Amino acid sequence: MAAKPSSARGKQSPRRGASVQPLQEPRGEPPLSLERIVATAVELLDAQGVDGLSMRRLADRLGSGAMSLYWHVDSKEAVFDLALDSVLEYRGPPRAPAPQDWRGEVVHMLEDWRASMLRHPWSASLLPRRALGPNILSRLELLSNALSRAGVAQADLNVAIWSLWNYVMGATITRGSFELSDNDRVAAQQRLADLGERYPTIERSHLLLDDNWDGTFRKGLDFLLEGLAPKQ
Amino acid sequence: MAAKPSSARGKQSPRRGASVQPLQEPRGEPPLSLERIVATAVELLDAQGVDGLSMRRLADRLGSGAMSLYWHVDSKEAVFDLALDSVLEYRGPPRAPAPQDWRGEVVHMLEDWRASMLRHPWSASLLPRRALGPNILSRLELLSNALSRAGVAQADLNVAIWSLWNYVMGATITRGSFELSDNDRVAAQQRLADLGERYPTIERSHLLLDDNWDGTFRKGLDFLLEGLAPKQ
DNA sequence: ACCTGAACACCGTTCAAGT
DNA sequence: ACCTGAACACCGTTCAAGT
Repeated sequence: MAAKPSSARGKQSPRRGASVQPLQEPRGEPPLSLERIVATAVELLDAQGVDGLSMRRLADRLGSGAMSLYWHVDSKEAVFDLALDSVLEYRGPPRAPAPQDWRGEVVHMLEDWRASMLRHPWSASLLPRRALGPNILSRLELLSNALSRAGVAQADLNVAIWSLWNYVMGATITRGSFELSDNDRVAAQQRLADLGERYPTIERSHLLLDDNWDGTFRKGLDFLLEGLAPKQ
Repeated sequence: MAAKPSSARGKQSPRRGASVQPLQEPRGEPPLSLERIVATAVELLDAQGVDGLSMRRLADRLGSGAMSLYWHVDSKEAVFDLALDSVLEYRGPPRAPAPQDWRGEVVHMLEDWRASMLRHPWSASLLPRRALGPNILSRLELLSNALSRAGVAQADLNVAIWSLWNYVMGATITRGSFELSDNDRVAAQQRLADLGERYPTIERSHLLLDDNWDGTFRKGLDFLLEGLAPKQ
């Protein structure tokens, strides 16, 4: 993730006069590279959000001129695509799963997927707009495979996969967005109470205050899986 | 939606010299108003997408200076909020539903919700970032109500509501985004085929070519509802 | 092959004025 | 009360050059 230590710097660049303090250069920036650009873009996105990523700021962080980026990268869009994909790799469950435990496998992968996106809150809302990077495809393949083993009919397979996709994406985008505004949520629930009888049911169940996101995600996922492949 | 016909124009504005063609003024713009701003913003968003809405362009369409908008509206963000809410009203099913038909009621509302957002493709991805306008709250209230009648336990009610929310939002955001790039989807499926054995299952089921969006949405919704409130 | 600065055509918003 | 233009501090990207 962090920039690589040192070594390279344009081969024989004349290095104008070995100065008095050769240790700790002002900034020993390694040369630009796709890798470094993507890693830094992820850092910047994590720190400042989608609106915080500008080509000029990214170049600043990399210690280069803004236009230098365009030699490595087609456009700002491409930076988004690359940053997104770099964040969605799946390494699988800690131990090889029992082959009949399709449910555990699916739940683990989906919770990991969600967790990866929440670690990089800009990623979830970007994904549906682009999708289809190799890391996502692997996850879908895993899903498809597990659901087949679960006995989902071939004709229902795509429906089942998209349902899970929808559920995960909806949950994660929502959570990533709401999180930023905890105060707002309390304020909203208060407004609900003030409005009194217009929304009696959701006011009573404190829908907007419910902040057990992880538990809610898991329970809802169980319901959905139950609908897709009933236990009996 | 369109600008109102005529009448007003700053009362006694001197109207420099009643010219030769008094019919069909250059543009008989009515004065600015929140209503007109919001309606025009929706038009502009429909036509140009989220990135197409700028305060300057919006002002142009309204025949005013860019800064005039700020008298009626706090910021560009506020314009988004208002445009979004204006697009999400629910008028209910065509006929009063049988009170025991909670499922029909839920399905109708959710399909209408999805359809409203697809009519304005910018709206779905905006909603999770803001949520909580009165029109959305009404829809959640309806959901809560129907699910109670369906026999969902009080303790599961919020989970059930958020599950449906997640499903609808995920489905609609995904569809709204993929739609723009039909060619890409075919290309992606082709790439899948080329990659051959890396993704055998989803390649075989033509996951990425499936374009029966409405049917898939409906079937998946049925699975989810079955999980939330089993028929027996 | 890799990097650069100047320039273009845009942004949202502050401010001090105008009517 | 309502609208305005100039100005500020930004954008992404094209282009013609530099090494």
